[in-house]
Amino acid sequence: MTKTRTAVHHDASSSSGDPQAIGRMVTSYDVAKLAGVSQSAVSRCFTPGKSVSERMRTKIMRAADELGYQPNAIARMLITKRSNLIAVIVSNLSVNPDFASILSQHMIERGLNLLFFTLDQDADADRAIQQLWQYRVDGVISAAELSVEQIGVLRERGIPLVFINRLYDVMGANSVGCDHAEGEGWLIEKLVSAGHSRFGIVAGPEASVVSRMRLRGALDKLAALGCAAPQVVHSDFTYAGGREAMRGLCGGKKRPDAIVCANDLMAIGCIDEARLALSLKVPDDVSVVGFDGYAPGQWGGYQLTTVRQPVASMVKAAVDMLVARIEEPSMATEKRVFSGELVEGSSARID
Amino acid sequence: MTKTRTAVHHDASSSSGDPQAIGRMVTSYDVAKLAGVSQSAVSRCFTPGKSVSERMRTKIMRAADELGYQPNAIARMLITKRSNLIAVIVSNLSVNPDFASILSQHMIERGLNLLFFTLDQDADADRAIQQLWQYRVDGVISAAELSVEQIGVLRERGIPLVFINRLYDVMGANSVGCDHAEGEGWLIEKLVSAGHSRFGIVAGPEASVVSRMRLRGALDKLAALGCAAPQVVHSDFTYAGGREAMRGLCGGKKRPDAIVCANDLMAIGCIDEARLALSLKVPDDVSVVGFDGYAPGQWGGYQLTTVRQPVASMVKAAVDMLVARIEEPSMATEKRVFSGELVEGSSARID
DNA sequence: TTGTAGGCGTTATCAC
DNA sequence: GTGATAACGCCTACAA
Repeated sequence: MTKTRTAVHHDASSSSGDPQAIGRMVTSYDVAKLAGVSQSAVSRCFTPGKSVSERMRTKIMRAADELGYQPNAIARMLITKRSNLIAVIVSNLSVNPDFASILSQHMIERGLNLLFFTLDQDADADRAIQQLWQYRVDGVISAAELSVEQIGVLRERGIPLVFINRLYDVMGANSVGCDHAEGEGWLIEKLVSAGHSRFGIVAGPEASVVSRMRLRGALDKLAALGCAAPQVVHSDFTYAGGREAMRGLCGGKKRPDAIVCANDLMAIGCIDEARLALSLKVPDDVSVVGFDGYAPGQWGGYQLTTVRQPVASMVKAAVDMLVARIEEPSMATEKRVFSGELVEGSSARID
Repeated sequence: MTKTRTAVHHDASSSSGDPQAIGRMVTSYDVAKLAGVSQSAVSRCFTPGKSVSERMRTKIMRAADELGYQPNAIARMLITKRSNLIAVIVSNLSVNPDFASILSQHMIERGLNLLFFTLDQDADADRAIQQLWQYRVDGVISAAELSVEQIGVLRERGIPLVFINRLYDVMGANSVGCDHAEGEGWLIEKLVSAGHSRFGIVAGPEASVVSRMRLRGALDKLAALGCAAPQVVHSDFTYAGGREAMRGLCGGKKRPDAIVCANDLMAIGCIDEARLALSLKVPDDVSVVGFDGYAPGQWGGYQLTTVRQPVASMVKAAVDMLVARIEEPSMATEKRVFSGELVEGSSARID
């Protein structure tokens, strides 16, 4: 009775030779049989940090190579309760194309794999959370906003979570981000001290946390410097949205002399609208600044004055933080805030 | 003896109440016990297409909700040998930012999840293949080039593979792509019939299959129309590379009157170099065309004449093709080639 | 160091 | 329709 399983395995492989030929997967039992050792020896051999004698190791490895054996991660996950899988959630608006690539590299270095979720519709977030839970991911990195309930679900289930570029004041929501308010403050300061006085602000969607933080930073600094309240319009973070917003801001009598955009893409739209439709010179007639460090903003025609987010640092910090929580789940919630880097382009009149 | 497992389960949950409280995962046994039914009943209840009586279903679902039970996908994978995981491989050069998002949506519709691999270094491809095999993915979509050996490994292991935008003539390499030669042909035809005669071509890296196909299409069409051999330079698909290439092409005596670029990003670089550094008017002094349908190419300042790849169609076709192969592994190798769409912008002088 | 035996949580296969 | 029991492929005490 106790030998049933072993017998089955032996039968299967001895009755028809090469297991691959009959479409069965090569298991550690096949390797063990060929090498003439026990299955557990094979297992140890493929588990880093377990002691196996040199003789046995070579014998097993030879057999494994011959059969093309690779351990089945699924069976391993089931017993170790470690999937080495990290769920990465991004919203479709997500700007930075390097993001996935950088993240992927850091994961590779740590032997982690990346289960990818894109959020297009609102319902997608719930589905993503359900799926990543079913796959028993070791942790989650989110570049998308999640509801308090969704964060709560992850917390209850003990899945470590790190937000990237979404600073939340919610229990259990670790995050790494960029100091949006500080960055906007720098831009405003520069613009004011260069003599700008009529500000127009192109914010993002009202619901966007990032947009709100940037807007707040700009407004606070303007107030602190004693400037008149700026004209604020909300847009949608897109190029077309930027152009439209610019049209709106410059339609009135008192055209702004400085446009502060909540991201680079909209700033680019503003510049194009100014030059191509409004016949305004940038930065002579109007200064335009953005935020992000979007590559096209640095193309010859734009040379956007902006604040570059330290994406590489942020991503590395997020992975570090997540891994720390996976290894030590009781770690306290933490935020890491990086300063951006002021990029003085030529889209704004600054000293 | 035969009751050992059941006994263990019952002991664990009855001795300490709520299983979540002690960090154990909620299993189908917990639900079964609470609902007063067998574990198999719970399993059937969560398996679409299995018959369960209405009474039992409600009883089980109530218990499941109460405990927050979700089936463990890992255990399911182990027995069903279906992971519902699709590996997606992209190279870091990968241009189209929507790609991941579109792909993700199609996968969601089919209940598939996305295991994501980015290739930065050459060794990454082998690692990716090793990993995706260990996770027993159901299939692979690759937007990166793989070696014949790597394709062979997947074939041997019976993992369906579909290339996207990489047409290979290798056994077992299904693919969906865009007709690069046809598209370049359209561009060349338009340019020639508008009177252009001195062509400069900015190709991609020599190793790039896509670049080679586009270059071949352009050269063939030029030859067919009896044009003089164009000046060809190779670059790296980047903005900076495009600017540099433009400088090179226009440095000689006989400046080209039409620049054909292997992608939009380089074309944008060429336009900027022409306008900002060489003081040339586009398209009056020189026409520039690209290939891809990269969004910034349509910004006001560029309005690139180009061929837009039907990304959405291609991605959908790739997923369809892959799923078909997963369900019917013996299907013959297939290529699907989509025509691009000519975008007549204003970066080229065309009737 | 090596082998034995018992799970991990699910689906599949039978009897009933 | 329902319930017992055997896989799935591996890791891990524990005994040798």
